[in-house]
Amino acid sequence: MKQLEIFKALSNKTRLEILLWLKDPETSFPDQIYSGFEFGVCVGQIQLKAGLTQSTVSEYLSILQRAGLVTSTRVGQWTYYKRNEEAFNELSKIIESDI
Amino acid sequence: MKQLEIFKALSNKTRLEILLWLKDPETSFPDQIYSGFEFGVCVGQIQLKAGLTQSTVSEYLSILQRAGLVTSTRVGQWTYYKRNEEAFNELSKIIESDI
DNA sequence: GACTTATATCGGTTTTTGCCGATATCATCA
DNA sequence: TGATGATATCGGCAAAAACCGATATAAGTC
Repeated sequence: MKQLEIFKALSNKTRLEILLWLKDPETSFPDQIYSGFEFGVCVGQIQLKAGLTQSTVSEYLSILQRAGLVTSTRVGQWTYYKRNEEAFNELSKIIESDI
Repeated sequence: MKQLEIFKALSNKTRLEILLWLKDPETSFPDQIYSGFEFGVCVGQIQLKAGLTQSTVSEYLSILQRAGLVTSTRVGQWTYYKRNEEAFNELSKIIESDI
């Protein structure tokens, strides 16, 4: 059940916050000066804002990714994460009809 | 955060199944002969189908109820649970705009 | 009131999740 | 190639969730 994995990923306060931040990265991460936001936001910026350790935030991001809610792009030494809006649209439909 | 409670309630295979069964109680619970389904399905029937203990199923149903996903009606010695479709509609909208 | 049936609640044990620090990997740059 | 910075992964501990059996409560029957 893919849905189960998605709901588990959404069952954590910090992970929900990360998803919200990624919704409007320009406002949520004004310190990410370089490179714009076409690839999303890098782990370090998210970690700063979350106030948890690097390892925890990295793990949370891969949980979100395995659930399909975000995608990642490696650029040099940085990994950028961004929301996968399609997944949210699908999820909304799943809830309307399949749950 | 109410959403968090909802997602936690949905983060369990059995609870997801129960919600699915309650979507079409006539088909899912053909043994509930008495009283029709206007109040939903009683705990005992759900327990039988879930194959878990009575206490576990009772707890699961109250988790779903606290999250607002089902409502309960006591009729005599039985407690009937049914889906709260409005909650699912709201959740679908929350995912479209608030997550 | 004593007995039965349906459900809820209370302790427990095991598994999973939420974090952490330490270490490994990967890319960059001198 | 050696040092540095960014991220991933690994091992652990504490808290929460997933169950269970036993017991309590509520309703119905005699």
